[in-house]
Amino acid sequence: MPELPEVQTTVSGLQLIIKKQITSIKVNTTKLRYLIPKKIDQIAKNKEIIRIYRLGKYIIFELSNSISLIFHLGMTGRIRLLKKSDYRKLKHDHIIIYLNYNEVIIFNDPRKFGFVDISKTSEFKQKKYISNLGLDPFQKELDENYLLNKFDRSSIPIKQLLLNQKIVAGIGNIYANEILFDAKISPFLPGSQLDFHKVSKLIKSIRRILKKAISFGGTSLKDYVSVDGTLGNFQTKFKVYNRENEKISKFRVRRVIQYGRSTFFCPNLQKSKFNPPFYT
DNA sequence: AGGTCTGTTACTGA
DNA sequence: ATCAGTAACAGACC
Repeated sequence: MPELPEVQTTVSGLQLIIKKQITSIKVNTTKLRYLIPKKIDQIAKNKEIIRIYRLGKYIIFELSNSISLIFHLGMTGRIRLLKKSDYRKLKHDHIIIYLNYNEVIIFNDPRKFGFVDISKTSEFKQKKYISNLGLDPFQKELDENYLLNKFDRSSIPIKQLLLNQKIVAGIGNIYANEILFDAKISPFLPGSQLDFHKVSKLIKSIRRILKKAISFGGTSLKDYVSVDGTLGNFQTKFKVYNRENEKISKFRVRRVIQYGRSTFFCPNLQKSKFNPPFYT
């Protein structure tokens, strides 16, 4: 479920390999979402990893030769870090990065919706998928005016706007549901209906939920998230996600398909005239 | 056994 | 421009 908290957990775990060197990269699968650049091994070989950081849900490895590697985990991508002697190849291990000090980084992704790309460090921000990214939830530029401006006159439901990476980068389906519940805002409320007060609550909830999820090591529904294989635990803190028909105090959690994705919410605590009707 | 669902993103055609 | 539908893919679930 790599959304921002899982990507952040991964990036934090990878800080151990800063200043280490890539000795080679082995590509087992040539195409994930996109073709893996053929020259990746040749370009990264013998380069030092200077910096590893997150942009939205993207992971950036900045290398010493002014090249950056860009990873996206898609829906099921995972990165592991282990000693070479402990590594046993698993199904869907698509890319193996060998480091000095006998360590390996493994990119595993059953559904192959993730990808790996290469760019000059000075130019990668021009990649379309990066240049389109909206603000990071923790940037202070993300304030009421920024969001009001983006939501202005929009008839699109707020949940859909939260999932739009061009507005805020890093929120996916799980956290969109949890954030809106935390803010007591209906997922069906059109963007244009959010006033300053609601947007202010929304920003606080975005930061509160994401921070809390990061502190729990993210969410592990089916997969490991951290690079050493330990599970995240935020799923135990879900208020609405995956809790259809459960009670929150005396109210029921509902599930509705919205734009093709599951929306979980509590119609009583997230009231709106835009909510769909329920008869049972 | 087969149909349905899933954490993401991007493209299509209306 | 907006948006519903679909595609990429594997596996869990019923």
